[in-house]
Amino acid sequence: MARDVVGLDACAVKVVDEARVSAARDAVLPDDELERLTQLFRLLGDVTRARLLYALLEAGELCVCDLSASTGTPETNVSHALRLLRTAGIVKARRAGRMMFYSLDDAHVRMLLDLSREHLRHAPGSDS
Amino acid sequence: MARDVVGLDACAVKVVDEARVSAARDAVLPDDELERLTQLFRLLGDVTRARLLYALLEAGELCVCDLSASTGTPETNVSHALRLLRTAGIVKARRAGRMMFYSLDDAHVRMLLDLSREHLRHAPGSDS
DNA sequence: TCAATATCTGATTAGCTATTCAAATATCAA
DNA sequence: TTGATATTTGAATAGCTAATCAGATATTGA
Repeated sequence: MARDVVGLDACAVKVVDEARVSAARDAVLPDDELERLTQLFRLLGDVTRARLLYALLEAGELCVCDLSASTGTPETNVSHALRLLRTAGIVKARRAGRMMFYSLDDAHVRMLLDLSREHLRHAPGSDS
Repeated sequence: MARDVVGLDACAVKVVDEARVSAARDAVLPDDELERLTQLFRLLGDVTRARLLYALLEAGELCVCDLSASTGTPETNVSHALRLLRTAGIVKARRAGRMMFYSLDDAHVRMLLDLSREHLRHAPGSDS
């Protein structure tokens, strides 16, 4: 949280490559956009939620009970997870009787899930 | 962590749509792949690290000092963050004298960063 | 060798968050 | 209405992790 662009206790040289630094500074997104973006990644960065999302990606629409069965996650956890995903606009809910059917609600997220799976297939399995 | 595919305390009906459930079950990635995938998202889900990555995406290569200046992050934090990103294979380091130059090391991550920025531009700003 | 600089490391702390359990709500069927 | 079922909610706990600070390492030049 303590960000000082001037770098109070920074290194003595201050800046090595002035051109690159200013270019990079422009590329960094404004704080509110960064916050929203990283929040999306944080939501995708949980195993339980990721399981739910991939299940929905394949099945299209599932109720809480079936999501629980598909992913092996207790229904309470499913409900908690879905609330976060819905608040963020990642999934949407449809009521049918006493059941709630959930489905993906964001084309970009769908692309992210696909692209990420590709990343898995091609990337090396271990660290560098 | 407590995953029971059989759903010990699940709902009585067990499964509403058997076909969809089995389809969804197949779509869920194996645990080790899910772990790697969500770890990647978790790394992208931090504001400090995201700032560094977008700076590198634009500048191509920057030393710790310039990364600190570009993003307004204390150099210690930059170093800590880069270690995580390097261990995960997201950035790579090159030594030049007493400096270390960092750059992106994964084409998929570069795509993720781009695609995510797109998501920001088009997605609604608030929750649903 | 020494001093100066750039980066890294380790330990501590504080804040966040996933999980769990108990209980509440909502809907349907009789 | 009553009982049963599907989902949700709230509170409490435990585990993770980013930020901080002090100090260590590595490299250069004198």
